[in-house]
Amino acid sequence: MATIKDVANQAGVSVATVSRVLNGNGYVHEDTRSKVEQSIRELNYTPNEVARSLYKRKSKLIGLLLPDIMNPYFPQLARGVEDEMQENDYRLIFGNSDESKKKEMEYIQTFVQNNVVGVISSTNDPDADMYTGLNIPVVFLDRTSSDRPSVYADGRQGGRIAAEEIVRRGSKAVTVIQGPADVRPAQERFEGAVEVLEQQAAAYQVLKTTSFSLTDAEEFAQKVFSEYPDTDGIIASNDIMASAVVKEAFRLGKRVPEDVQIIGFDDILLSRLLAPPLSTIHQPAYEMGREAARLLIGLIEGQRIEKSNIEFSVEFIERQTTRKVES
Amino acid sequence: MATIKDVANQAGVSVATVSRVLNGNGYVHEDTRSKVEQSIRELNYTPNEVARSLYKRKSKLIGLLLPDIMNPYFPQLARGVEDEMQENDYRLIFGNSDESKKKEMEYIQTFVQNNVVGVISSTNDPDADMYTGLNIPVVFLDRTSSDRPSVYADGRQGGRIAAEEIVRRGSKAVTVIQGPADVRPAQERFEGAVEVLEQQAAAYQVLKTTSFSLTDAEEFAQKVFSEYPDTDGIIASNDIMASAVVKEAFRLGKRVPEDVQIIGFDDILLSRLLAPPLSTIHQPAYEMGREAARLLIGLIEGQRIEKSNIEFSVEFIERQTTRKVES
DNA sequence: TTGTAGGCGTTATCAG
DNA sequence: CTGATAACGCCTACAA
Repeated sequence: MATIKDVANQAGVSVATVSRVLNGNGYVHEDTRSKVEQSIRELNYTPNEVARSLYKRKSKLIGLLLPDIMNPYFPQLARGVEDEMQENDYRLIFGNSDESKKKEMEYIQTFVQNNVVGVISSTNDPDADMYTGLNIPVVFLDRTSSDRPSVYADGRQGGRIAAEEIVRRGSKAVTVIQGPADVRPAQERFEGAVEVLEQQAAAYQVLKTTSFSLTDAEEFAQKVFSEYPDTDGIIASNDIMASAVVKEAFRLGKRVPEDVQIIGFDDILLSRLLAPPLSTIHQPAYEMGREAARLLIGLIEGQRIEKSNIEFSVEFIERQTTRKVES
Repeated sequence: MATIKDVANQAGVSVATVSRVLNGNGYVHEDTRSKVEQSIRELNYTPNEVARSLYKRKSKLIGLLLPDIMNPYFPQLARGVEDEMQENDYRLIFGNSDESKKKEMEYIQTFVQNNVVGVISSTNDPDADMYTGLNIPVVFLDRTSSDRPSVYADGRQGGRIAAEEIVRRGSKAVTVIQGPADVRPAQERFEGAVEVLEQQAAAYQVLKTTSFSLTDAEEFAQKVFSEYPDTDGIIASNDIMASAVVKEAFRLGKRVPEDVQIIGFDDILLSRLLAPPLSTIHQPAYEMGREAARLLIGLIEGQRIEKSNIEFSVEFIERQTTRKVES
């Protein structure tokens, strides 16, 4: 790799001059500039970001920490973040935390070791020392934080809507699947749903689950019907769970939505490819990722941020795992 | 952030000594060592990787370039890579190329600018200058390259198997969906399928598609049946396409697999959650990602590599979009 | 308008 | 066993 020195030699000037044309600051004679630019081209020179980063004490890198990229919801967030970042010349160091504090800490550490200028994280504990102690901007994505910048969907409202819709469409024995206890958005959805069910004095039961993994989803789906054989409406903790439930319902010969209605959460891309397509609560994941990136960039570049808690609203997507009803 | 100098001051030694205890090389008295270690703890010091990287001219970073993390196949690759890398203390700079040469080049450039020690890339053109000119190891993932390190599944064989299975199970008017022309693995599958269909003198037609995006998939799915209304067996270019076809078949009142059989490709996680679950050609994506990472690490750390083209075999997963048949 | 030199945080070399 | 110090590639005073 050619260095700035090589370019300087080639062009017969000092490194300072090359640096000036590189960064477009300071005065440099037009002739000198073109000479330098030519040498840059000839040598195929690109500045070493590491040296830059060392000198300036900051890089063009952003740390992105997501629970698990294999969960279909997160790629959309990730892609939103990536697109916005790449358009603004930032790059991503990416890690999966598996909702584990240990992995999270390790990644945060390597982020700072690599001089990242900002972090986007889906954590369950925004108030942990590792974040409060950071002296670079952090945006929490898909996680709520009242006092720190965050971008999230209104999960509680989503839970409420799901409950309202399923009751309105005639389910009399609702099962609410409660996602992993330590995953905050899952709990919010759950609470929202229960809130409405209580209000309406509807009959409901709860099934606790401990993971979002696909294999577990199938097990939990079986449990739904074995423990509550007469349930006729299921509010799932996400679309994976919902899909597993749909599948299990079919396996048991139940008709969807005639015998049992099912509502998911997230609206992952494949939900509408299911047969029947899944009714679900839509989160604008890609756009949330982009927004988190925008917010972070604003923070990094020192714009005055008027609003740093951005809540996206969610929306019921009526497809075919819920019954039709007059509006 | 504390620097090595701060630690040295605290401990009353020189930076050289601190560096020695940090890296565990050179002699250092036991008492000195513990003094230093204590200062490290007290100051909560971690070495600046950027400075390290500058001096050593190499980092602990790997560049990972995938076409599109929103396509459900790639997160599995990505996660495999990430897990293996993180266990070996490497971190990932991640980018989406969208199969675009331009984005690809931009990323490769920032990879080298950031002193990455290796690259894993899903490219359609392993022989492009940007790769041949790199002086760091590159592993091509999900893409074939005869003369350069690569990890991929036997797509041609997959295509063959799909064709054999669908014919064997009684389809008489097969439609082969041909994926985007510039995506190599898609073409290999296609060629494999056609090869067998020709051999067996089976009746078949081809539907060309131009993208793997979800919305397009639905359009193409409609086209399948509008252009070939009497088709009774469809070999899809991947599971997304296959799901869209299943859905469209249902919409048209066709029974699957009685009226029309469908075989996908990839075996993404959700394939088995579909109703009916999708028969498909399984690629061990997660394991492929891990293997690519292992291979790359080997290359980086200068092991003598005996075999640098790793082909994974694929396998037919019989689920319920194909008919049962005596074996 | 251009060049010199010091410093960013580490590591490695070479004296002591 | 330990300490100066040069060097990694770049940027920015400051001088010229």
